[in-house]
Amino acid sequence: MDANESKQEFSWFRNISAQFIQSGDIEKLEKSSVKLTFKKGEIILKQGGLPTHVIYLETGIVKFNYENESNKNLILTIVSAPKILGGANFFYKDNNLFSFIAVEDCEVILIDAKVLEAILIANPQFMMLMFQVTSEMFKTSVLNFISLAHKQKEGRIADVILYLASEVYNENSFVLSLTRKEIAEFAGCSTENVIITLSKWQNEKIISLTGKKVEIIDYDRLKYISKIG
Amino acid sequence: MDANESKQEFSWFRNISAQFIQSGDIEKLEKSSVKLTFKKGEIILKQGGLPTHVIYLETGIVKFNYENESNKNLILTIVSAPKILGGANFFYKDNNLFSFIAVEDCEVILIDAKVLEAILIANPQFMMLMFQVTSEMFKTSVLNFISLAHKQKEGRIADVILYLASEVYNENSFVLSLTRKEIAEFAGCSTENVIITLSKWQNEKIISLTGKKVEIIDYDRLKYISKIG
DNA sequence: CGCGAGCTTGACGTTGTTCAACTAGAGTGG
DNA sequence: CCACTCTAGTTGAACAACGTCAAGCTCGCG
Repeated sequence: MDANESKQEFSWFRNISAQFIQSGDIEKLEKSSVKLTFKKGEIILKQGGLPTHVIYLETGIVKFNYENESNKNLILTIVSAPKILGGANFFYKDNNLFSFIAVEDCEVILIDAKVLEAILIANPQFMMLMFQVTSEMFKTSVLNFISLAHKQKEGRIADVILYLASEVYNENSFVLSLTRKEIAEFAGCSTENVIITLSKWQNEKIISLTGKKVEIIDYDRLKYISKIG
Repeated sequence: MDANESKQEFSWFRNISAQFIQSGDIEKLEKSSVKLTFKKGEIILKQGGLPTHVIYLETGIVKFNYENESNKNLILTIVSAPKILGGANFFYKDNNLFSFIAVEDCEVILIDAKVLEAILIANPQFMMLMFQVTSEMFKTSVLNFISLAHKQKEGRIADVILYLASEVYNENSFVLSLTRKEIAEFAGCSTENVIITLSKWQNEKIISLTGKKVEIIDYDRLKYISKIG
């Protein structure tokens, strides 16, 4: 990548960090970083691997995927660009707890963790900011899990749909890049149950399904289903 | 508290921070802190309140309790002293996501969040350490939730018992300070199911129950139950 | 001594998973 | 251009897991 290109990148990162960090530092980061693209389904960072890099997600959507011994998956959360991912979560300790997998084609910058660490140490205000960004994601995951633990399937699936609309696609009408199986892995139930519930909601005119397109028609009702669990 | 006393306190805190922080800073913390004791069942920090304080748990055991609209509780995790709690999790943003409740009598030091923040900013190495401690707790919670999502009740209850033994009581034989209901809230199942499962394991000589005392007899078998879920 | 909270047990109904069969669409090779 | 296959989606029936309810028990404390 040439100098011009690299200045276009990192734009969100530059914005949030501008007040805390010198542009020289950002250039240091860029020099030790690699830009890669991942296709839908490709693994960006593998569960069990070493957290040598922090990921800056420039475009695309990524799932946090945990796979257990019997090859069952659990999606911890799903995020869309721009965002700083992982590594930051468990800074420089132990192996990765889960994988990052592209749900849609992604452009990603892999930042060397050691370089980032040095810059954070040198810019405590910026470190505090990263701390807060990380905490925010933690909070999202915890809320997800609370939903999973307390509600039954309809409430959980409603939560997933509402989350996707508000946090991932940023619209009440979106083209779903997840399969039914993935929604199930996110909501913690079987694929069949996702299908049945979505069909039921379509009949009840709460949502509309057209191929991969999902539209929330009766937002309040969905909220209500989420609330009563 | 007089000067001598306050030097006895914070000892774990002093140890982990000694290499990163000047003793003057610790004294600053102490000056802006209050030491309190909480009896079993008392709320140390309430869900929905403002995170004005970070908690240093000096002695005792604390549960992270989430209560939903219908008064159902979920225990996110349980920790024993010495430990730095919360606030740190979601540094200075939003209201507390959950309550900290004493499960056994606790001695606690409430540290003013603003003072701590200033000290962290002034000691980036120390901030990094706090970051890691926090991440470690996050990881524990996530593992808990993964267990909850993927396993059925026996595996989950096994996880809870194993967790209590290794992380809270630090022994394979311990006097349980939790009620059956609380174990259920931690394992995400009904009280009755906890009882049935524990009785079953007692019959199978996997654990022994004598009043509030729990002893893990067949550790490997419990591990196995946890593994197969 | 009696009361209440926590504990225990069994019966029952609901929820949700599993399995099996079928459909639709996309990609492949003859 | 047509089978062929593979994957994702869909449906229904059988079954297992789990929560709920109701009743009785035990123990510690007032």
